[in-house]
Amino acid sequence: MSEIRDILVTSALPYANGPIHIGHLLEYIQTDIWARFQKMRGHHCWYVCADDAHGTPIMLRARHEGITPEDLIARVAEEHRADFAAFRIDFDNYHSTHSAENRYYANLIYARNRDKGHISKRSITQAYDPVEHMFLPDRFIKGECPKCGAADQYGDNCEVCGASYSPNELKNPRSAVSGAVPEQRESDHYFFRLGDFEALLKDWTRGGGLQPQVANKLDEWFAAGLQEWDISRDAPYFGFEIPDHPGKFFYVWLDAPIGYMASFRNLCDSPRGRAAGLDFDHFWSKDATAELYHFIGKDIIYFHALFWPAMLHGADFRTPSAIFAHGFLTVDGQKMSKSRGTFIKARTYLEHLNPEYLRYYFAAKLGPGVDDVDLSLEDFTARVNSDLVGKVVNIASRSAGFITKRFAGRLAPTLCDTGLFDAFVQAGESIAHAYERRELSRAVREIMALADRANQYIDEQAPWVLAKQAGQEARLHGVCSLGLNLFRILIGYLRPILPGTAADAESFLRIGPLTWAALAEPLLDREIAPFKPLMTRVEPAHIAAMLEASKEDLSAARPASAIEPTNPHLARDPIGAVVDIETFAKLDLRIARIRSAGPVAGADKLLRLELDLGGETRTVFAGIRAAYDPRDLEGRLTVMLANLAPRKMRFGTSEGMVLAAGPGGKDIFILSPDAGAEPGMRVK
RNA sequence: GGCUACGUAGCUCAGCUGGUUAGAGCAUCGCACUCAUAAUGCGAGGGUCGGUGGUUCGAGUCCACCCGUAGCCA
Repeated sequence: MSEIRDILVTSALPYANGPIHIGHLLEYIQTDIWARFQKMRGHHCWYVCADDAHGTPIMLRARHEGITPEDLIARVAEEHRADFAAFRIDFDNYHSTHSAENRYYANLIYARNRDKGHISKRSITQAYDPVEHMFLPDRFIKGECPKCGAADQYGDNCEVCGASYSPNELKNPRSAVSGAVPEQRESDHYFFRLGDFEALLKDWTRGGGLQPQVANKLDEWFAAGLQEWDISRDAPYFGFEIPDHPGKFFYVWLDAPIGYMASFRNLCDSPRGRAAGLDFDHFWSKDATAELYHFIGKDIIYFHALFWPAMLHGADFRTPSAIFAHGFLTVDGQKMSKSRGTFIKARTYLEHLNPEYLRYYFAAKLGPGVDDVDLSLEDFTARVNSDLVGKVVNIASRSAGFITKRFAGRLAPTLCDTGLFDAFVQAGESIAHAYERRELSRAVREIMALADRANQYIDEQAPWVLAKQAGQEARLHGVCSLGLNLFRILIGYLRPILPGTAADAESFLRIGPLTWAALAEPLLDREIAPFKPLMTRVEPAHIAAMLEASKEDLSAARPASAIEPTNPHLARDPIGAVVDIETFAKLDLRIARIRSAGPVAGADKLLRLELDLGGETRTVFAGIRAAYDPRDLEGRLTVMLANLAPRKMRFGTSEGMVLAAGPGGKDIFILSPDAGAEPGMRVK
């Protein structure tokens, strides 16, 4: 740890046409843990990311919603930022590929490669939608599988029999955009001559920056021969127009990785970047000495390990120090599934569970390889409860009481067992080594072994026995103070994984943000705050509720098909007359917790809800019985109109109204506030 | 279909370049303890290391084939 390193880290850019889900989070959490670790070690580590905002799917989605692509990506960016912040993904900068910086670097990288002869032009034949007047990407052509005949399959592969083929092999092809029969049309395209870089890439592959599994895969691609890469798309397209070829646009995958540079440039030019003296060239110039790492999923290795370094090299920029690929997330051993409720959005997770749990669980299972990671919900519950609540937090919990009650909250002036303390400090080297090599599961195992030793120590010393013996005050003081010191080291080691819990522990111990180096110095002869539970157990009921809510998301979500015409809800029920703010202010909307829900005898559409407003309880009858199982509602937060005149009904008085959307019957959806809202808060 | 990986106790995973009776956590069972968010400590049972064949004095660890899973095929 002698030398301070300059490190730039990225995660793959999430696509700006949908919400973040737990599969995405595997990567952001992995990267965030690694970046936080580097910062804790005192290195200058910068973690940047951006929304990937271009391409046909975004263009079509925006059109479908009746808004501009710019409005769509702005809205999605806000959602993404909120989700990342809630999971404590600590980006130093979060930008967009639809930005001035990205346009600049995309143009520059293209122009330099072109000037060196690495761009070629040729005409290709492609499916064309004569109604929409646009060329169709493979994903937007549907038809019958040429192998098994399954209907409604995409243009690149069949989800029924698994065959892969080219779109023109499809039987009865249709445009997924207009439904028209696609025509074959010619168009000029521009190609990046990847083959020009074979020697460079082979060199780079052998340079040690790749995982062995990834290098093997690359060898396969080298053996097959490097093909030219089509980097242009025809209008209409949402992206950057190629400067010297009007009507042609850069393919989204060309400017996506350039987004890493653009985000970093944006950071350099920000007040924060300038204050830190961030120098773009120090990180990106051909002879840059700073380290550059990209965390990615194994599905996009081709782009990051071949195209990206080649493009950079061709444009006289440096190549990445390493690419870190990870596997995919499965839930209970299977692909995430919408119908099983395991396609869990970040937002849905946050409504039910603490983000620290997921960060810990992923860390406990992530290694340096490209193996898939399984989120076993049963294991998740057991592991978090046992490791974090039962072992780690428990050490503080069982030591702190004595310190507070018997010693006025003051820690002992000396360590009573330096051997154990030193062993904990020394273990840090091995743990740091594991973090550095992204062996997060190993780091977690080693940390938990230390937690076991701390609990063993407390058991051996039996402070509860010492507390009852006269003349053992100093021993008791020493044992419990050591217990808290061991806890402090453990929390320090876990801090990259559990930033929220670590912050709470730091305020409990009344210390500043822990650094790795600070852990070697014990905390002595000073006051700590009274202990409050730092983490509560995972409740299986919350997991069940989360899965249920994920299924609800599905039924609430609009069909994915791009063919669907304009939104039917507005047509059926147009937006009402304008009101002024005073009129709105008369409505007192409050966050409420559904304390209990149950059927109403004699009313087959109603549920009786007991709503907790944080001190006041209201009874409300809501016509949602066909849409909700009462058990799923209990414990949920929702929004109610609190100052609606009470209304006497046959079964009792309804003291307010719960807000919900939808046509009625089974299709009715009550509102849920974001995590953090508490009963009684006013909605305004 | 081709390729790259992966397949170890009920569950989730360790097992470095092949070498003593295959390890951990959780779960299960027994005992102890009661400071702690019913948390902790001690102990026990539980695996022919996906299958078959091979290389070797010796294979979970190497090779071949088969089965299953994931990704890629630009």
